Amino acid sequence: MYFIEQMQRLNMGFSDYIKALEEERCKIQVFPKELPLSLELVTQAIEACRQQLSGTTTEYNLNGHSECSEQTTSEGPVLEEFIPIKKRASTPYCDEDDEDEQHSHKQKVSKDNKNSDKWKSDWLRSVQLWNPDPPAEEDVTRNVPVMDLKRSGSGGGAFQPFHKEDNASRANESLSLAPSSKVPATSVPMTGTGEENAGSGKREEKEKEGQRKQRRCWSQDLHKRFLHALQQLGGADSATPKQIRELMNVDGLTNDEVKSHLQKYRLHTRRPNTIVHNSANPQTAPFLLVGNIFVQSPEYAAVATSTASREMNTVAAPAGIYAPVATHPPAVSHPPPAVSIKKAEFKKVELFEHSNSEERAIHSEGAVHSNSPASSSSTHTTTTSPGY
DNA sequence: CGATGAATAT
DNA sequence: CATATTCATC
Repeated sequence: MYFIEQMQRLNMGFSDYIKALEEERCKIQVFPKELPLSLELVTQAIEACRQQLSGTTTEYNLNGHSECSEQTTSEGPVLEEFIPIKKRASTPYCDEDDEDEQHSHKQKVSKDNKNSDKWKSDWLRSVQLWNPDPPAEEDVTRNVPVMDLKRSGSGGGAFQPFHKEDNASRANESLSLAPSSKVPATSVPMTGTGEENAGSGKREEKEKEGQRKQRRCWSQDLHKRFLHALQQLGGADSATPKQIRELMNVDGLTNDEVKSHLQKYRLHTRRPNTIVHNSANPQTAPFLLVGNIFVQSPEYAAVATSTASREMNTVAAPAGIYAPVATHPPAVSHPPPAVSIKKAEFKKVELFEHSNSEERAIHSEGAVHSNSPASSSSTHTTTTSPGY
């Protein structure tokens, strides 16, 4: 067997190797969902070694250590306690699901912005990794033979928002995709997670009356597309459901679904601030609107403010939130751009001119500014929120 | 009418 | 909560 070789290569004895394997397994067990096979393999390896050991040599087995090993008997699935068991119990089925999750709590709490992070991840968490994605044709086998029992399924995973990768890929996408206007149809580039692919009509369709529509599941992929569309359309405020849907190019998606999603998006987008505010440090100027796209987050803030901010019509976002993407604004691509942008501008202007009924009354933050005042070359740049 | 956005419903 | 559906407008 392979492990034997490996073991010898490592110059270890069976016991040590087993030990190592068990440690490995402990680690793997933490990510049952993403490393199901690995776990299985390691377990088998351990088993094999044990047999080997008992048969061939004298070494006493000195395992028993690590709490997490144990019960190797053949292929007991083990674990379970590690899994965030969530079952999809109450979760209405979302097409199919499955998906990987990405935890790693990376971006801990980078100093301040604890608050901002909070809500930030709220919305993010809610949608971004909402999850589920149908297994897409491509990915074939996704289910793990042995222990598939638990799968936290879609709704479950409440892990952290992004990751390096996530951020990266997202950024890339937003930057590269937007301008390139993506590909015509059907191509379902998305990594790993696929979402409704054309092909399958499947969704609803028939069923006579009544029947409340099946809940649409906004998987990451779906949401991603949604975001892309928004970008291309120049922001949530200027985008309209229909356009979005068209840009998303997702087969079964309906206008209403998009509309609904958009509504939610806007809600979360528009100052979740207000209340969450509290001790918030006036320091972090949360978001800005560059061109017609929101850029957010402390980290970017710095850059954004220094760069983009001054030249463009950076207007303080109404309390923008979200927009994990930092795209450059008006650079829009070919297809839908022209019009949409204009539209965006208009809308924005509108906002300013009439101090709109809605919003406003919230700015609060702008005030205080206790931090390094003067000097800030860029002066106002961000923060300012004229009208409202 | 269809598209939209806000308000409800589930 | 996150969606779906309804209501009122444009």
